[in-house]
Amino acid sequence: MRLSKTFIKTLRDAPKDETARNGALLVRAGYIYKEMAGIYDYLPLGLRVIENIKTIIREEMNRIGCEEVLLSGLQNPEPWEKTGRFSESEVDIWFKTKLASGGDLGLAPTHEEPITNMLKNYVSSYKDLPLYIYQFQTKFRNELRAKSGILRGREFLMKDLYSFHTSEEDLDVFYGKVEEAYRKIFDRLGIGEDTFETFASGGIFSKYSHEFQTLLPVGEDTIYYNKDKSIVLNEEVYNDEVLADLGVTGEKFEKATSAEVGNIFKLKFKYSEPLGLKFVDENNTQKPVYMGCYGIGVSRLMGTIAEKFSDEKGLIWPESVAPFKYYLIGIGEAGTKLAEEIYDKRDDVLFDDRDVRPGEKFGDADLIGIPYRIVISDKTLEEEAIEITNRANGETKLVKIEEIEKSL
RNA sequence: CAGGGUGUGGCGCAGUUGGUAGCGCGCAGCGUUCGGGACGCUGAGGCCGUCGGUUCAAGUCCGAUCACCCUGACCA
Repeated sequence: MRLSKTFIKTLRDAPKDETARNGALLVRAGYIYKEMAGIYDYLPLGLRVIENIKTIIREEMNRIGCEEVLLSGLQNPEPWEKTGRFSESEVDIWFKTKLASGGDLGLAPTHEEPITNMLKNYVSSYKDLPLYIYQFQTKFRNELRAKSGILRGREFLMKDLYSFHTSEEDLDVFYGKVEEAYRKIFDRLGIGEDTFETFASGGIFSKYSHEFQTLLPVGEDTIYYNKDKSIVLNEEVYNDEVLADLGVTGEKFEKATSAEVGNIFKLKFKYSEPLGLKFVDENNTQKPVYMGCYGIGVSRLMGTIAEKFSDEKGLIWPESVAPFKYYLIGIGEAGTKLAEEIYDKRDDVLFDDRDVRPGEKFGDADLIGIPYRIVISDKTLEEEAIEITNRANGETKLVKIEEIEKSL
């Protein structure tokens, strides 16, 4: 991508309505555009980050045998009425509208009902199970108060996986596989060390659910962890009873603020029963399907990573999610010429070919936060080299021109 | 939803006792500059969130409404 050709522009000052660090930096650096509170557009750079996050999640989901689909965001009220969740008193964040014919229509805040309902057409025998089905979908939630940049939006991108089983044991085994896959995902995203699987309140059919919480000062959750962080609890279940339940006594717990980047939940029959998703077993006996659901907030992850990896100059993307690997700057005639040659051969380069002074390019390189900055100028060409600077630690090295191919 | 705050060119802001809207950045042209957001000159761009009212006259006063920000409540 050439900066001279793209429509995006960086901003010297953040818009005053964008006060959260992630939102301010992402807007200033041209990754996102704010339409309204909690409603954002993803621009070329931002979309690349989103796609990189999706790719990592997709790879780990596929590795444990999941199938990707794409359900509609428009919701027929009928299945939701069967579970009671179309009512405002049960789910108060619905965006609702009407069909031209007059009937009610909802914008999906989540997808348990439609996927369960849909599968009734495809599942009838134990031979059809298990199934692991996921999607990346836009969710709509009419939050009373959207805030914190893209950490809490009214429209956001989520990966939601639903699993369908013939037995609780099978559900438990798969649940464990998802836990493992999630750890890999957060590791690959660069936030593994600060992301903890956390006990949270369960619901009707299980005592606990699990959340994946990333330490983050602007997060909305409060967690408690023990000394080696082997046990982490959401504040909502941090009490003597639960601690006893987990066999913890007398241990001191630290308190921290975090953002929920994922959650996994054993639903069991919560949706299969009211919606009538059943199968027959080997003995021709009809039984409800055991279900689990597993979410990861894709856009929230982007905000979390932006928030975590940044300094006073701008963003510092981990290589795995960065929109490009290199930010390329050519200074002077010879430097620009070699920069053009390098750019022509690669697709992981953001080329700052604008007709502006070097200082502005350096400033934008820092702001946009691409992992490595390549500078080619008369100064480096004297050494027959290009200069590569690491955005994260500022380290600079010279790479000889003949070694470019194998060094980049 | 409660409390507090804010809406003025693309962005950040100023605008006094009501009297034909200014500044910085950015943008266009010319020139000098060119490894950390340079400078000079010229210029384009806004009926001041919206609707209504008071007045000879409203960015400014009054009412309503919409949106945005912060704190709290809420968050399968």
